Amino acid sequence: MSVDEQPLISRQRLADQVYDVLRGRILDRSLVPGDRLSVPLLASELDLSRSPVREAVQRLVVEGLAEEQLHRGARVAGVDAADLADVFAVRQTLEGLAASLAVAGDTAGLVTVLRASIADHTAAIAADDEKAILAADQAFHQALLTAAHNPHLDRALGPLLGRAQIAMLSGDLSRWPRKALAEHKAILAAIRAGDAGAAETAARDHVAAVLARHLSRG
Amino acid sequence: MSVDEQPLISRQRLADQVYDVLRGRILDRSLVPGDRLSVPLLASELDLSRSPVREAVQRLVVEGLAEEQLHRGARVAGVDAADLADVFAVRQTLEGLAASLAVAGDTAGLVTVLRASIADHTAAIAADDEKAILAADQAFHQALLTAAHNPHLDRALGPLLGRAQIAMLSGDLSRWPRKALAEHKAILAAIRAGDAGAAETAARDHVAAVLARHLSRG
DNA sequence: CTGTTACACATTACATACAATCTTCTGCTA
DNA sequence: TAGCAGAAGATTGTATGTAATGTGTAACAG
Repeated sequence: MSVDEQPLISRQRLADQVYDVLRGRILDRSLVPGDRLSVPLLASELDLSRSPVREAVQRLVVEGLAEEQLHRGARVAGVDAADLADVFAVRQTLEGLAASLAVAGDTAGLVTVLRASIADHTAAIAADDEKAILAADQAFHQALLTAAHNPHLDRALGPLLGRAQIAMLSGDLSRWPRKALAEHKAILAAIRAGDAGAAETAARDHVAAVLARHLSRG
Repeated sequence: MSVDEQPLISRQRLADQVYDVLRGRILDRSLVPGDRLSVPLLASELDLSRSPVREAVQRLVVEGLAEEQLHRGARVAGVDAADLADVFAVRQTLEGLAASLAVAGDTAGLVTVLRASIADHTAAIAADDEKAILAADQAFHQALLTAAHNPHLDRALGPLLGRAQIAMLSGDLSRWPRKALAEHKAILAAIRAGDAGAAETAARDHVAAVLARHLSRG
């Protein structure tokens, strides 16, 4: 038995590494909606051939983080108001499911992780560190998703979270972060109580509130 | 203004056509779980180069209809019992959302389409035509999804329906098709009544029942 | 000066070439 | 005969070549 179990799809390929780089640049706003994803340009910049770059860009397109037109290349996907509402409708549903499923799993381990995220979140708010706030927030949601132990949920929700983040980053990073923190605590409380229904409701409410805050003042 | 409005991503590319071919073969069981998706073999069979074939296979992998290992190629994804439960948990949630959203849209047009599907379904059952039953069933679900007018929901649910179909096709095609038909009618009734909550519940119940029937005798 | 057309350029989509890795078969050893 | 080493073959991953399509600019006509 090997010590370091590789995931089913190894991340050793150049195409996967390029994908990670591009996804990272989109999510940290090094690349913003509308920016071109020129295959030859990226290839020369990253000092490799066009094949893995093209493969990475295609994957972004399939996942919806980029949009392409025939013979005209791909651009970073924009998320307008209507899109955002659509994204959040699905996200709300799936994050509710994730919270509900998480209760059925190893609650003890999950609670530890969520508490750590909340502690980081609190510290980041105190330090007024927007990047840290965002990181703690994402860690919370990711922990919930992981704890659901449903790879299909993971696959469905992952790209949605990416698109949601693209949109959120267009506005202020952290609007009323204290409210998000309070909502996270409510989710945690429901999980600690072992109440799947309450966890689902709390998660759905949180997602709805995030959207409402984002829309509250363009 | 042009007459034939192309979708954003045109389907003219060879890679897209190959994707359609492969997806079709998987969903009609010309290719079954575990079958290798050999790029050079498919390329020679389809009489084109490996580039578009590779791109199509990669897309199937991203969408989860195929699984690959590094340097060992891709195979048609298998869906075991645990996977199936996971798929249906997500599918239930998303189809419920789709039904709920569909009520908000053009109900009149939707009702017409759903009625047509139900009529086809009824006729197919009378004729004991399993392929037609399956087609009518899929048309119903597809109409519901389309009527939700949420491209992100579409993108999330599409691959799930594919994986669900892979699994269902492993068993009998149509178990108690009359029950599925009755459940479809219940969903339609809720939509006609303009009751989003009832539509969501009916859709969720239907998905759960489909899974239960599939599992009821391996 | 404005609008159109033609041409040069860049990029995409596909084809092919090469290198690294895996599988499988063969033949040797114990 | 069973088991393993090793080479041959095939396939994947990456690089590069080529044809087709789209874009942008500049010259020219009105």
